[in-house]
Amino acid sequence: MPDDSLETSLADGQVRTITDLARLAGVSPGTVSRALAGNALVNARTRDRIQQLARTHGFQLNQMASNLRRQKTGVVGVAIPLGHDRRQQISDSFFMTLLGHLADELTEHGYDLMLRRVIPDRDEDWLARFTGSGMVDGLIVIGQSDQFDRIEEAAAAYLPMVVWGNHQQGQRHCVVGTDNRLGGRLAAQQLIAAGATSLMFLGDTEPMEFAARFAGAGDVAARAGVPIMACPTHLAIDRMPDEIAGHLARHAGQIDGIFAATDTLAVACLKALQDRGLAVPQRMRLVGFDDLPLAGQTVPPLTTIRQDIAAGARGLVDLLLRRLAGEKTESLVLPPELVVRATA
Amino acid sequence: MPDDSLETSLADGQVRTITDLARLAGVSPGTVSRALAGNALVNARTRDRIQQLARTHGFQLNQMASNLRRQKTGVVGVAIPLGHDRRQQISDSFFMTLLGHLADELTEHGYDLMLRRVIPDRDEDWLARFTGSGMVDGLIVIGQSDQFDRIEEAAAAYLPMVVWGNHQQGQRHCVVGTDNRLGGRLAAQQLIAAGATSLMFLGDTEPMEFAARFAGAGDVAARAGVPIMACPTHLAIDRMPDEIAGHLARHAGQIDGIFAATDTLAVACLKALQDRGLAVPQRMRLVGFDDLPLAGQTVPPLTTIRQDIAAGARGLVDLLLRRLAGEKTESLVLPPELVVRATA
DNA sequence: GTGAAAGCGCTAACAA
DNA sequence: TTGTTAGCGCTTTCAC
Repeated sequence: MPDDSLETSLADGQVRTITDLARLAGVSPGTVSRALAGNALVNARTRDRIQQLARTHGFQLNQMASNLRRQKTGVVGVAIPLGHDRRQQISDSFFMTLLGHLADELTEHGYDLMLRRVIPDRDEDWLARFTGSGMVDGLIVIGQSDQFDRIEEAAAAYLPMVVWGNHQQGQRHCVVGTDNRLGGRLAAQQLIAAGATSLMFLGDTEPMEFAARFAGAGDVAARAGVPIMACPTHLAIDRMPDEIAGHLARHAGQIDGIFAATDTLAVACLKALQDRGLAVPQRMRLVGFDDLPLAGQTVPPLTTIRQDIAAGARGLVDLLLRRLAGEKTESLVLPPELVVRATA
Repeated sequence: MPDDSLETSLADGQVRTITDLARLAGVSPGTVSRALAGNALVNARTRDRIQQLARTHGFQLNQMASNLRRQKTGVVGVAIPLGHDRRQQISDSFFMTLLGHLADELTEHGYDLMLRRVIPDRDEDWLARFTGSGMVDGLIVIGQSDQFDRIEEAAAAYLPMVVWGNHQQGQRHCVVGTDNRLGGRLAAQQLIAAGATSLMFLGDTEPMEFAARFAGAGDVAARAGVPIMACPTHLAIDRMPDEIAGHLARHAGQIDGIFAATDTLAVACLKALQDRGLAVPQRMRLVGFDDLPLAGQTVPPLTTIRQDIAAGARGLVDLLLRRLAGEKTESLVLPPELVVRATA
């Protein structure tokens, strides 16, 4: 009874390999492989029988082996470079929304997502290590941090990579991001329209995104003859309140409008202003950036510049897929949108 | 000139495989493999020479092949089940902090992180598909959602899995999480100590974590002879404000203390209270849960129950590693901590 | 201390 | 329509 002996020999171990399944079905491993892949070449009845068998035995294809053979993984890497002193340049809420949309989009296209936080200072080779690992088919980098040059360099040799960040004139790597400079202009315009005559930019101007926001605000301020000063502030939640309080203590008398580089900063600033008894927007106008869910929840609700995160995620995935198909895609710059609430 | 011809033949293609490198070094692939692995058996000089060669040629080991051969992936899966109608039971900020700590801990132990959001209603088999994919060595599930039974079932056959969530008497799967019931007790105690005489629990009581928080508050309220009513509220940011406003409109006259199931709810509630002109904490006491960074930023700052997220992440990874080593670990229940600020 | 050889589990050309 | 066969790139016995 060969059948019986087969059953017996498999009884202990699960049906683990395609070869086990082939023995059980009385066909060759090749046929099983084709059947499971839904290959049209295989007889419909055989196919159904094999698929049924696979289901009842809880058989799962070994992806590692499949990947190795097909030279693709079905996995997209998502790297988050944490720039010097690891201060986060992207708020949790912003990032989670982006990550959620990315996960959904990628899943929809049959890709899994491998997440890696990298500390460039500690690991010079983070990009090559990721792209060359053979573990991912392509790479999405979230935020340029202080790694612009390294990303530029990698982009020369590695096509399937798309970056969330700011677009520079003539850059090589494919980037998706909001037009930060335009966003800065919108913010300054709104502050001035609301009656501000002297502005503060709240935020570090070193990260490229923030630099562009500051520059945009500067464009408008200069044209309107309104002064604007930059007050560098860390994004780490524990240092933020003190630094903001310091800035306000030093300059509150001289300024009547604040452009915060992110909503997170704006919210902290709002609290600091209330602590000082400065009425918003009567004595001080305030505009944020991002339009996080939080922005509608403050008292008074925050006027801000909206980034379309869902569109950003769609763009990142779409461009990456096209690059995976060999296309050399252009960057995508998304328009920001002014959302007027009650702080300016 | 054999050397020359070698160089030439490799000039076009990169040094891609261990075999390329072996040819270049004039040794066998086996030796290269050992050298790169830092195997002590190989001659120190040969080892250094090969490692140097690998570096200068930017050689990266193909992980897929290595994984297949060694029958392990060096990847841990992180699954986020999105329960019915996908409402999120874990706030972005909480989740991001957890994910960040997880990523750090796992990286530290040489593991990568594969993230998957799953919608159980659409994919009954999400757990088996992940554990059986051969892509991950182990699995961390974030939140039990409404999948308690399925997780229980999977845990019977799959050892290397740890879950973030609530601990039930006699459950089989290994869970890490805060003692929610105790947290609920602390919250109610604080509300009552601050003068509350009639309580509202703001939040859905169906998720197990929340049910336990409500039960804990109920324990204390009953002993103190204080009534408490549950007011189910969605966590989706767009529905939250209206639902809370509705609850307040219906019951604001009867209650003078609110225990919000999460800080996110508490913050929205704070705003709703201010909109209604109810002074906090004079007319209404409020306690949240989580101690998100946000909690210190509100006006007035929020009294809340702290969950130690970093300890949670450490626990999850530590238990998972021990399970990967074959140990059948117990669950880990973390103590919550009352953080008194200004709302109660 | 190193080389040769046998696979890990799967897929895809090539035969039949 | 199916079976046979030759690897994907690596690791690890087993010889020497």
